Amino acid sequence: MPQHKEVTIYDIASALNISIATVSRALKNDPVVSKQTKKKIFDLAGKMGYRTNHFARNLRNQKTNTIGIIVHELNSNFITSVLAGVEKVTTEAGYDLIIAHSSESFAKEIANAKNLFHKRVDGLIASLSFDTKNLDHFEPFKEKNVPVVFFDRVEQDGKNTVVVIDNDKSGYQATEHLIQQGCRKIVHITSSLKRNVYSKRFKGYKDALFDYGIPYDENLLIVNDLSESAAIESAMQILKMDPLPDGAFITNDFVAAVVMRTLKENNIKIPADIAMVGFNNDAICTLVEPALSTINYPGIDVGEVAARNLINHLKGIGNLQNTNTIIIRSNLIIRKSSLKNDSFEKNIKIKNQKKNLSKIESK
Amino acid sequence: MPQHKEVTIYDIASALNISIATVSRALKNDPVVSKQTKKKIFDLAGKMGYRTNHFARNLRNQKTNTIGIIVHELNSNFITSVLAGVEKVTTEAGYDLIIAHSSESFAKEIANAKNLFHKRVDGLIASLSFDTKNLDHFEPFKEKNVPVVFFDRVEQDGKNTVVVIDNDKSGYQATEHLIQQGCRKIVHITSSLKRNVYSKRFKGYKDALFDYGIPYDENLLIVNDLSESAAIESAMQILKMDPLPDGAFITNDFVAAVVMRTLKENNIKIPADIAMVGFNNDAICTLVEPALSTINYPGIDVGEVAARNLINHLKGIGNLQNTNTIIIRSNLIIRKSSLKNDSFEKNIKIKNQKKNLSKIESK
DNA sequence: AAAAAAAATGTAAACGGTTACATTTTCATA
DNA sequence: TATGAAAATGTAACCGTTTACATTTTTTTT
Repeated sequence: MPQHKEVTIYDIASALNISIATVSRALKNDPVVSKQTKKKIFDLAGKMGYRTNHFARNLRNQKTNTIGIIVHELNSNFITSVLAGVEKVTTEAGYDLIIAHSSESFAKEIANAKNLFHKRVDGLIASLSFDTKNLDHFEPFKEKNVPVVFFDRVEQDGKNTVVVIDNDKSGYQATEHLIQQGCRKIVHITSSLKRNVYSKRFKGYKDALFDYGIPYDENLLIVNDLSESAAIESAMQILKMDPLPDGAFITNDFVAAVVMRTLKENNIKIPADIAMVGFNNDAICTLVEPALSTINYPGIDVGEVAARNLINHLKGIGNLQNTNTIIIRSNLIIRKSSLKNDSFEKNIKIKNQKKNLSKIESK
Repeated sequence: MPQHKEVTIYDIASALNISIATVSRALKNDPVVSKQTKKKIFDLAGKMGYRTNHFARNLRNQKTNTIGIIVHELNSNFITSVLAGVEKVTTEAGYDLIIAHSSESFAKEIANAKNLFHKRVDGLIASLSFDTKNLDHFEPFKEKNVPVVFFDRVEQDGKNTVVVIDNDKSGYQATEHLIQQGCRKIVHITSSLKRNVYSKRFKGYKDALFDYGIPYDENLLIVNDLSESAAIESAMQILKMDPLPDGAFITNDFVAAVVMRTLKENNIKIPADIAMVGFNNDAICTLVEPALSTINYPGIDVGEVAARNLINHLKGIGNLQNTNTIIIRSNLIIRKSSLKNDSFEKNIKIKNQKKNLSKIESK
């Protein structure tokens, strides 16, 4: 198999009998090179199939023009839209993007961080895996002054820049909505409370119960991973409760959908017997029956904001050091899975006039 | 903001008073370096926070150890599992992976190809976008002898190595199953017939109709993109048919789910009025009601096989030149959305004894 | 203890760009 | 036409590795 030799600026220079410096400058469109020379160089470069050697350039320039992103999984609408948002901004700004996913494993997250560190990304965006224990693997970035922005699953210790929604409030809203629908025994299915997204939603859940005078019952808290089998187990656990709960706030739409299916298979009526609210506003919400009420978590905005802040920092505009927490708008979307009675529209409308917090999807 | 100076092998060498050659060799674990020297070097490298400069190394080695993958979208179970399969193999083999997605746009696909080409990936894996017109943008890879493997959405012109399922057979099986359920007027909703996945499924559909003596009716073919709005339109088109069709073979699970929802909203009973079969076996299949029959398209296998062949080729084991088409096993999964009568189990069992083609999921 | 072989280390030239600084060419002006 | 400034181009060092080849050190053999 013949290996074609790569064309370099040396080849172009000697073919045109000029210096490599001029070729280099021309290819970067340096205004100092004359129009005619530039044209000759561009034409020949095209003809010879020249391509920049990024390694030589980066080696010399000491920067990579690359942003890394570590996500905890790939297969959710939420993460996909975060990626879309990040990509939009990085592409516009002329940065390359390397996507790594940890599949919810701490070990893989460490490996990814190490890899991106060695690849010398100029900046990093990350969401923590399910079982991440600490942030030691991000220390090397800080030591080398490589900016890191966390989103969604973050450690809110005040030391890091994070892009999040108000999980506290969202949990409160979801729970409050169920209470307003008449629920008094509300299950909360969530994931590891070590991840602060989940602990804050849990806090919102408890606060809402408290504000409405409903005692918190720890038997109604189900902590689980976000797998299908775990979701089925959670549903089974609900079925064993006596009396049955009348509401469920579930921290993930997919889990909510599986729980709902399992409950329905066991002749539970949704929302009549148990009203449900999920989280994220994934595509499945409107495909399951009844359509799933949820918290809209706009991934694209999260991605755009995270990337924009990172890049501004890199370009010297704005400074991440001063910006610790960026909160993205989120909102409750009410669908049939949580509507126990018909008078809901009136109720909600009155409420909205006061708070303007939730969004109704009629029909 | 102080820029920490990077540690290089020069720093290590001069600190230990040895040559950079020895340091370089030690860091690569070259057996020619003595144990003690190696230990000293590793210890110091760790202490000083040394990290390999990939640019210098790649510049010198003239290879990147990187595989690129271009996918037509990110948010489907299928693509996600392909990525998982690819990643498993590339990681094991010590290759890095750059993921690019074209969002179904030809222009973005070209941009991605160009980018990965300039990044000098050692090999490329790709699935074509919805409206890709030609493969010119992959020519540069061929010219430089960079191997390219296509999967899923491919151009089967015999010139490229492709990893696919037998779409022809799958389309046949799906349609045959509907016919065996008693369907005689079967709609086929699909995407651009220029993409050969879809044209082959369509061929399978027509062949099955023919074999069972059902004339093909072009009014029952609905070509659309794979968006939610397009799916709703397709459902509306079905509703306008008189008489209504009694079966639908839809080339994508998400689209099938949306169509099913829209039909149900219009009081069509699934499967009694219209039996449905989707394609891919995405997670939604078991979340919608009734559960969606589908063709199981094992993305993880596709990804693994594509990556394995590519890497073997790069390592000189096996040769892609000789391997044009690799076919991955796929199979029909029967669920409630396509079961018109109760005697199905008997029917299917008899059929399976003969052909062993389909897999029943009871319950 | 000398000679030969093996092991360990060192020297220096790539790899392909970028850019400070130096030099040459072009051109307006005196 | 000589002069100087501006424009265009050239020279060469540098970025941090790898590795063929050369040299030194250690070990084995006689």
